Order: sequence, then structure tokens, then C-alpha cells
Amino acid sequence: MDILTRDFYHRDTLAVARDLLGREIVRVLPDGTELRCRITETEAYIGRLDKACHAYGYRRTPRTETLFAPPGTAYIYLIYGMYHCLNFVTEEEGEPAAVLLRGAVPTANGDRIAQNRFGRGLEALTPYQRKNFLNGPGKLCRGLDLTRAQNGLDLTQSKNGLYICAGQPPAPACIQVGKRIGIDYAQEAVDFPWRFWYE
DNA sequence: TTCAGGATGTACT
DNA sequence: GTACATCCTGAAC
Repeated sequence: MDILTRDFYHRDTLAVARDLLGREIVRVLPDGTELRCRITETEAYIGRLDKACHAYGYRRTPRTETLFAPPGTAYIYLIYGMYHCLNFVTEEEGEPAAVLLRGAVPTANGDRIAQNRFGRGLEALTPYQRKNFLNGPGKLCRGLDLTRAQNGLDLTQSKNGLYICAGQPPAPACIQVGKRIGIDYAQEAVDFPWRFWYE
């Protein structure tokens, strides 16, 4: 079912971040339920030269270890004590770089995703909740029930319960580019246009 | 509709 | 002890 292969991630991180738009995340829960959503927003982080990256300058710690893994690995970490962020490792193994997923829209089992997010079904959501469903990295992980338990998973194997399908990428002209969010501390890197999204 | 403030735990000076 | 790739709530407009 056209799972993206390691070659897809084994490229320049900016190219991968752009190409991930429109792709479909598949998350299989322990009970077999298959959650699906389409990627609408991404950001690139490249340790080699990017002060916003956890592994800036090849900084290696227990947390950043996953960033040095082979391309196509899931890097998931805890942020602000209560939320998780999902990234896909890119480039050569040993080259710490990844794409952060910042936004998505549900394409299958949205009801279950709503349960994970708000503790109630799609029908019961307020307009405000519908509008702000998976439009943030923490929300996305909450909706797909992803935590550090899934850190380090190989995304190229369907058996791991987390993989990416080819989906339907947007026309290049529809892709918007801008500065990344929430990295004010990163000095010159705050202005890097490494965020990609589309409507 | 926007905005300030707080929640909360881990990583790492 | 401080910072953090965030999100929600409630108040003011």
C-alpha cells in the first residue's frame, strides 16, 4: 500500500519537509484501529548548522540519540512537560536532521482521533475544536496517541504500527514557505525559511 | 477575536 | 535552577 521507503527520507531535509505535504500518516492502535491523517504543515531541523535543532553541532545526548538513527526513523520527544512532538529522521545515518510535523487533517477514523484529543466523538465537537483539531505538533501527537513509547520506531515497516503512505501531494504552486514557530532563542536560525504548509 | 498566564516534567548550564 | 520545536482557559475587547 505504497509505504514511503527509506530512500524518501534519505535526502536533503528541506526537500523531504516539502515532499511530506499531502502524504498520509497511518497509525495503528494496539486494538487494531487504523487512524489516518494527511500532513499539511512541516518544519525542517538540521543539526549540522541549525541552532534550533536539539542536535545542533552534532550534540549527542540520550535525547538526541534518535536523530543520529537511519533516515525513516520516528523521533518523538516530550516538550513543556505535557506534550509530545513527532519528527521523521532524514539524511545519512549519523547526520542529525529531521522534519517536525506541525499539522494534519484526519482522513480515516476521525471519530477515534477526536476521542483521543477531546474525549468525545467528532459529532460532539464545538466549531472551535473542529477548527483547531490537529493544527499543532502537540495536538497531532495527542490525536494519534503518540508518546515517547514510539520514539525510535522504523517508519518504513508497516508492522511497527506507524508508517507514511504516498497520499496526494499538493501542486508546488500551493505550497507556502515561512519562518519556523517557537524558536526565538535560535539566533540567526530564527529567520531560516524552513516551514512548509498548504491549505 | 486576541492575549496573558499557567500547567507540567525532562534535559542540561 | 532555567529553558523548553506547546496548548488551554478565561478575561477583555
